[in-house]
Amino acid sequence: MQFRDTDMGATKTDLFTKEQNELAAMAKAIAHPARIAILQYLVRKNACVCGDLVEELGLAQATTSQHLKELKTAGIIQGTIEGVSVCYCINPKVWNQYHALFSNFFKEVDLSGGNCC
Amino acid sequence: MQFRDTDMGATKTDLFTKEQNELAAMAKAIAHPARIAILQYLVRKNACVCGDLVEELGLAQATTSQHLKELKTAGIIQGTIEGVSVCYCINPKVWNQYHALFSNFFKEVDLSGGNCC
DNA sequence: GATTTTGATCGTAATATTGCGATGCAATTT
DNA sequence: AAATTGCATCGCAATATTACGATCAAAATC
Repeated sequence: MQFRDTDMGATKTDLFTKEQNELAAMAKAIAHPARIAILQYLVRKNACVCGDLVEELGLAQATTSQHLKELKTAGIIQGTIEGVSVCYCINPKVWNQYHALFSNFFKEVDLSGGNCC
Repeated sequence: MQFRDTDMGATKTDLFTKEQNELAAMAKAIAHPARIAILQYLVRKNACVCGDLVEELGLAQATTSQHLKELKTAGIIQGTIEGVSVCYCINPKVWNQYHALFSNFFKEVDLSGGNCC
């Protein structure tokens, strides 16, 4: 006989705390060089439309749009319809939350006490 | 006619800078709740063996070992053979690098100048 | 030396992510 | 109104990740 997990290959989120799942989701949002590049570009330029990013990144329009969607879903950017195009920018509130939560996670580890085996 | 990219579905790392790829790789290393949980446990306990984590996480031994391997590959933890078991702990040097790089990436965004559309 | 313990690795199954062409849709322009 | 522009979404192909049972290898114990 054989137990077959219905969701094999999927992350077992139920084993972890809300905080762990959320921090992992935040990390996943920026776990792609294109999304890092988008965020850096937005920080530098303050705002831009999707077409700018297609040029800047060198990815297809569909792919770029998809990465934008993921960042938007994560809440770290926002987009507003600007006539025929869409203007994207950082959501500063969420951005600063990311800063705070990652900083907190990576708080100093004390080396005193020769921490390792 | 049809162009068929030989590496469809794979990340186009060549389009991005070394820094962008590295930061994305770092984010990916912690982009799973099990790996977050492992790191938190290690910070709390200072060190542990793989078996402890299998109990703690509730994942299969093979899965736990795989996550440990990813963290080890990323450099953020290290493992030393301790008789019949393996003792894992945070690599404080790399840990602090993560802290520094993420902190730097999420530096304050200035809201002055009503940055969005 | 056989057994046990511990963890890595292999093989496999399933879901998730990445990427792109094609298409659709809404606003603007002609 | 027709054409164009800008972007989202669909559908597909391919790679990547997650998860686990089974097996293997090394050290400790019997």
